[in-house]
Amino acid sequence: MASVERRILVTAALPYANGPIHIGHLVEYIQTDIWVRFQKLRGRRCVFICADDTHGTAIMIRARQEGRSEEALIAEMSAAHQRDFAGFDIAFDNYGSTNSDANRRLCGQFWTALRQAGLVVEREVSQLYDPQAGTFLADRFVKGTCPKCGATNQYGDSCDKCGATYSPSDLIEPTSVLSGARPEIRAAKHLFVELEQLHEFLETWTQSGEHLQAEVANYLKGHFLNEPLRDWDVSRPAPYFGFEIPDSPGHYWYVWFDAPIGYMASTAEWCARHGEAFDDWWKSDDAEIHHFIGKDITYFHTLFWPGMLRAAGYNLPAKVHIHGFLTVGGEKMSKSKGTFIKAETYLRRLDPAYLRYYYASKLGPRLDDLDLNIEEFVNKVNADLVNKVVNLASRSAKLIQDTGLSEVYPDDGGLFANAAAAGHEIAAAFDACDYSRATRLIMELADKANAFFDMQAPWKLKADPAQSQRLRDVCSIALNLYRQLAVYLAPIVPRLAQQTAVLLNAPIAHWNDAQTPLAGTPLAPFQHLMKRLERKDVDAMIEDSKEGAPAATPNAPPTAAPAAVAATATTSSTTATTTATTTGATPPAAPAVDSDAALLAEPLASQITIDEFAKVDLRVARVLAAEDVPEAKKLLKLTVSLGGEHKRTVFAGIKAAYRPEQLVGRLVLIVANLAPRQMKFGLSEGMIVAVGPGEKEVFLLGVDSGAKPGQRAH
RNA sequence: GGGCCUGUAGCUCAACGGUCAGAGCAGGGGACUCAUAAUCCCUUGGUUGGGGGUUCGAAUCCCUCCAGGCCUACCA
Repeated sequence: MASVERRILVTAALPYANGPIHIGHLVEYIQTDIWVRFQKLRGRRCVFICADDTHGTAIMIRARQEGRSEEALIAEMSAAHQRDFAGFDIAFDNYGSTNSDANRRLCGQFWTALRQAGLVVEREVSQLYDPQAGTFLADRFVKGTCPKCGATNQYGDSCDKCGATYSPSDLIEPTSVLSGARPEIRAAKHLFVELEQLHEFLETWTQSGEHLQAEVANYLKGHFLNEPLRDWDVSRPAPYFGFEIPDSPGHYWYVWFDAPIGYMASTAEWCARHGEAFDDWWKSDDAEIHHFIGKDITYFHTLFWPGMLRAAGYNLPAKVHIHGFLTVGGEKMSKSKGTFIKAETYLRRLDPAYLRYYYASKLGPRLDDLDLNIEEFVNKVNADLVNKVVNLASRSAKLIQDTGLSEVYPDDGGLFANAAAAGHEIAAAFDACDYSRATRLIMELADKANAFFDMQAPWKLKADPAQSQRLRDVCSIALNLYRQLAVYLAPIVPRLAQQTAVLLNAPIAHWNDAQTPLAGTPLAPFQHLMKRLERKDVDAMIEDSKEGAPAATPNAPPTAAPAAVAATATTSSTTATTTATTTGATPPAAPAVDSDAALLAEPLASQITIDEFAKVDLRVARVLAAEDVPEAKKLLKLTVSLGGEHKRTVFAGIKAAYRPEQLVGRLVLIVANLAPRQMKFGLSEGMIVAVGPGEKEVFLLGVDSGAKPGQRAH
């Protein structure tokens, strides 16, 4: 057992700001969150750090295509990511962004250190250039005809058809994916890090057996360390969305240079908020850094990143935990099959506890891919969590609802002590990231508890008043055994632990809460702890995810923004939709015959001049964030952007018609020059324009494709 | 082409070179009826991908073949 002073810093990989969180991402965030919750439950000082990864060509291109700033794009994605993570109970201590001042500053520090260590060299690189878009092109932004087999429409690096590999300049009839222009070859200066100078150090560090899984160490040894390490190209010529390199104007750090430094920048933000010293976490022998990543980004985290940290004099990772990929039904996630399931789509249908438990039950300490098999998912969650665990609480609590637990914990034949002892083995499994083993061990305990309950048949005792104490004893034992399960499962399904604490009137705050039985405590009125997972709900979720099926995603380009609300409306053609979903979604196909009821209900106002109309400044705005105001009956609190850094907080009386998550990302029309109004819940700096009589009948105005935040309505 | 990894019951997975290879789910039979159609007991089911080898002894170590996954093939 480590000393109490030991600090554990945990990171999960930074999700890229170019797409929404999906169930593939969640393998990692759930894995990491479980580990962090476990460490905290054990009483360790543990901080969970993450951030959005925001730089690079892809972001730049997309922002350009969508006609908005990169900052607007990444702000929206960050809000969406954080909302999704929160929905899955992933509890970061800090969630930052690589596009932050702290990160720019730290990148500069690293750069200076690399320069001083003599690791940076300069070289010309010839690359394809799109003269029309004015940017250099990565291989995958060039398409053309394969020089080997003649297949058309192939990417610049390799051919899907014949598997040939080549350089983009070998392509026949190359075209830029961005503009369709024919790329030309241009030379530009690039800056490289000579990783080879750190070869010996990296050999030692990777092969020590302490920091990496064995197969990862083998992979590195066989693939990289057996020959001189290649120089790493860490710069990109303008235009590039990122940080400009201070001593090389016109050149930017490559996204993979600043991304891992983002771990530190996000830590710095957390430290600032909590009065902690940054160096205690990144330059201290008492601190352990644990990175959780997917196997696709092994290289960056096991060679380059340790090299950078070493050069800059920071702590090296104590361990890099690497996991495999997610498959669904044994195959890659597929948009057409509906298995590319976004976090948001999942949360509209299912309890996050199901996925957290299922992933935990399948995750081991190694890099194996993890398969989400739908049938197994339903079976396992129901059999384990509902039938064995939750049902144990349900059947026993209801029998002694009035009396509460026995005053003295009765003789249980050693069951409780046995399960308490098993806590050590279970903890070791969690610590080693062997969650499948942990869940297996926990379920063994659940089986024993259920067998005990059946053997004692307390429902028969209930019929005989003379047996009331015996009844109370048996159920007290069962509930204590159940509580142990809830403690052990707390890192995986934290909400269940909370509900259990309420039921038994005793908090679950520490792993050791499973070591001592409760006695004499009253029971809160029993409430359903977890719903069964229904196959039809899973199927509906998959339907929602099929390509072509609309989905309310903040990811949608502005052209689709007005459809964002409509999307939810039609998520399922077979199920009843919520009220808001009927909102202005479908354009009438048939010639419309409209009643004049609305006009009669609200007659036209008196005539005005065009000058009077011009006083009202209507602007397009994008909803960056939306949250419920719990104390308010009608209000949602929206943060909208007029572009750039121009943000407004607006309270809108649309709670009955829209859920906050439906709004994030879409464009709305606001009265931008309305005098700010102090409301009970804060200052409202504008007004969202909507039609309808009110209550559930509220319809926000959308705009046709091409409109941009900040544009005025004339 | 190179590399890493995997292959155990219908499914998902266990099993420090050592008692008849185990468990959950699914299947079959029975019990119970407190509980979220849940639970409990019994039970069917495996030439451990194929073939060689090392060993007193191999799912486990070595070789080879087959199948699958992933990474990589000079901006890694």
